[in-house]
Amino acid sequence: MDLQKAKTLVDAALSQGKFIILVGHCKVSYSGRAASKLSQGERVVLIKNDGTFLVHQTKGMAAINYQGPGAVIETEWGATEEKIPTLTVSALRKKRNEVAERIDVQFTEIYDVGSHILKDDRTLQLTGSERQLSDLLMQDLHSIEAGLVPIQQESHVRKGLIDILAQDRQGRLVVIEVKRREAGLDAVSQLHRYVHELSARKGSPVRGILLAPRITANAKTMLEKEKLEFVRLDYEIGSSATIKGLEKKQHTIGDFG
Amino acid sequence: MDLQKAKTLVDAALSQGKFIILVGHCKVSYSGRAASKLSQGERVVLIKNDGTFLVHQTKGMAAINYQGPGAVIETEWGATEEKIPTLTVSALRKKRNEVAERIDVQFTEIYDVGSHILKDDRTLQLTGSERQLSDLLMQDLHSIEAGLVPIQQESHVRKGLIDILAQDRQGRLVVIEVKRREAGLDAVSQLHRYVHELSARKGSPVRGILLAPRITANAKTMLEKEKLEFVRLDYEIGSSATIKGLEKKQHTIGDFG
DNA sequence: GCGATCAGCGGCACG
DNA sequence: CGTGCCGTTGATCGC
Repeated sequence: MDLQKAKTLVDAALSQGKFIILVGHCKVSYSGRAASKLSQGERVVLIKNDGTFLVHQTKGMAAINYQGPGAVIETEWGATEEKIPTLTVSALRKKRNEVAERIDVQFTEIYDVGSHILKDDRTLQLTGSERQLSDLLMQDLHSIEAGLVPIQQESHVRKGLIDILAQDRQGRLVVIEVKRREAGLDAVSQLHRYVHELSARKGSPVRGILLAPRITANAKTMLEKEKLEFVRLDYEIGSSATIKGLEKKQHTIGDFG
Repeated sequence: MDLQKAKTLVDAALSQGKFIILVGHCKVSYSGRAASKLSQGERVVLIKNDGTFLVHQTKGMAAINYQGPGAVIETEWGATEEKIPTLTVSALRKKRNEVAERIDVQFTEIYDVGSHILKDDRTLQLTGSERQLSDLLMQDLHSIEAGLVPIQQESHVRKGLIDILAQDRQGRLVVIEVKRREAGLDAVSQLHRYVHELSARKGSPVRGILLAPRITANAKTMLEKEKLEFVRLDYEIGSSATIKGLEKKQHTIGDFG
């Protein structure tokens, strides 16, 4: 396709707030929080009405260069070092308190320009988030451990940043951290942070339980060293999430109170 | 566009390994590690030769539904509950040791089918990664603190997962964690983990320095409580990354050795 | 708006 | 292969 025609189409589509799709031969440069160069190749560029700008290569899930909502899109004529005419499409971002950013896609050839006014006001309905699992568990704390009760039974809403805060049979505070996937060192650190802080604030011992489908070997080691506990969480995602089982791999630290 | 024609185009493009772009009215469902539903609306779907499958709404940077490289793409006729004919394009994934996943995009209308054989073997050249900053600092440890030397002369001492391991004037081990952006609680926890473990293994006190452009207030508090140190890292991204300055906000914990 | 955390995180590098 | 962790992370939710 003629670059001239491409520019006309893109400019028109931009002014009409269309979703734009460009396919062509280009090189890409980015500068902002970091900087990058991508030399000549054939790519697909998506430009959304909200300023979102995505450059996709032929492989991989992630856009190789991108700019989020709020970017301003511009087109400009230019030329390569070999005097070949180019059309550069740019995404510019300048927000207060942020680094200015820009992506320049310099096209030497454009194969296709697609543009559409698209209507879509629906939002995704997701099942199986950590929050959802946490809510389910909240209604069934005793299945984690007999005698465990929510510290604030009024709400299923989590208090502060702690997923679930409960009290065991002996009246000890129990911080429960829920993970929807395998727990690693970071999850143990997180739990440790909460337990540590709460323990210091209350001046009494606080238990910590990590609830996850699996835990890495290193994380397990660290967890045990920190006197924290792990309970395997078995769940299933159907039309809604359901807890299939909870298994305490090794019995409680016992009574240190 | 006729759905019949669309299917022909998509099937042909799939068999030829083309990069496919679909624009149309559809609903989307996903099941796998989680599950999701997205009701009727107009969206853009990208299908790459490597199996990558992306569903984009009109706003936001992230694809609303996605499947990474390796997915198998299928097309199939169907109908809505109201007997309206549909073309469903699906991405199926079934890997050993993983949950089977699938995305189904059920089109009631397709406005555009674009397909291209694209060539691109270039990879992104990125400037300003944490690793690059770490390498730069490694050559200039004394600018963090006088007398600081790398514990091993090798290019980058990545013992374990520690960014930089050094020794101070008094011969104490110093773990340095570098962050390219503002450090939060997680960064402090990470550093604490390293210092703790190394200290236990060596049986001697180990210092920990967090190097970042900024640190959140909470993180600062926790860091000080843990007797760790913070040094502000001022850097610039040009054609290459350069360290502009290092500023110890408050002097060292002093000599506890 | 800041801050902490989640994410169907993805991707990479290293043991 | 597991595992840790970075990312131009982005997106979300509570304060």
